[in-house]
Amino acid sequence: MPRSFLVKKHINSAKKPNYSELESPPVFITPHIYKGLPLPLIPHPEILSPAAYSPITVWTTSNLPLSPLPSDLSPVSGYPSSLSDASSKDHSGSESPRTEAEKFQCSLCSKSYSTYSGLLKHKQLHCDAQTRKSFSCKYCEKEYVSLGALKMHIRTHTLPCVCKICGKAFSRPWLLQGHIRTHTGEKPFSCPHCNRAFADRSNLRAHLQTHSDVKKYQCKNCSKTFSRMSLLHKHEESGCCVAH
DNA sequence: CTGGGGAGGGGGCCC
DNA sequence: CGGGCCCCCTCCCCA
Repeated sequence: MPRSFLVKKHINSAKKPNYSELESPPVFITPHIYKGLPLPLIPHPEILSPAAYSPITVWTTSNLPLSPLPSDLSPVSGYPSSLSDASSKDHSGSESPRTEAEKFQCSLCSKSYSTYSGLLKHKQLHCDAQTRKSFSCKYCEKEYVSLGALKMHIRTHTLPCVCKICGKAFSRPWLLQGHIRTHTGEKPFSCPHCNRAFADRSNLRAHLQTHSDVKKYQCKNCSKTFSRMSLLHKHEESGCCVAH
């Protein structure tokens, strides 16, 4: 399931919410180490042009055979928080069968949830909403089935979180915090295999793939594995698959 | 050209 | 309902 499944396109009867209530005031994260540093002139997020928005690209690689991570990649003691149980985390995008506690099933799409609140949220966000509501973004053509999803999306246009060092703006506070690490040099995520450290958990995860002989992304023709989907895509574009 | 690191984006889940 | 955190993903750059 695509990650952007909440996005509805080509729907004409879009409901326009009150945007003045949706946009958040700017957020500044100011570590104490910034005190005394000159602050750049920060453009008001509201003047950002919608043209600056880059729409998502649709990945067309189909049927990626994702093999599970080798067991030797399991984190060791001292590893950053929940990276260890990432594979077991229940994501709505996962289609893996569940063997227990799926007592609440959506009557529209048959998706099952272990809790009633989970089912309720699913119906509010997806199934029921798809038949009733559509919230469209005033900055771009995207439409969402819930107001919350639209609010989150609008932040990608208004960029209310501004770095006080360089003035760069972000849609969410944690994105700004990750950016601030590029200024401070903080790298809280360490590789248990080579002691290399990273400022971003995702980058550590990608790095962990480099320690594995059998990597996560595999070419379905030559069985060669790659640490990243982008590398697999490059490999496929280079002609491996068309040669078969 | 390939592989890997850095940086960032977006949607989902949990509390 | 919103914030925080999560994961997955992409793009760019460099060795």
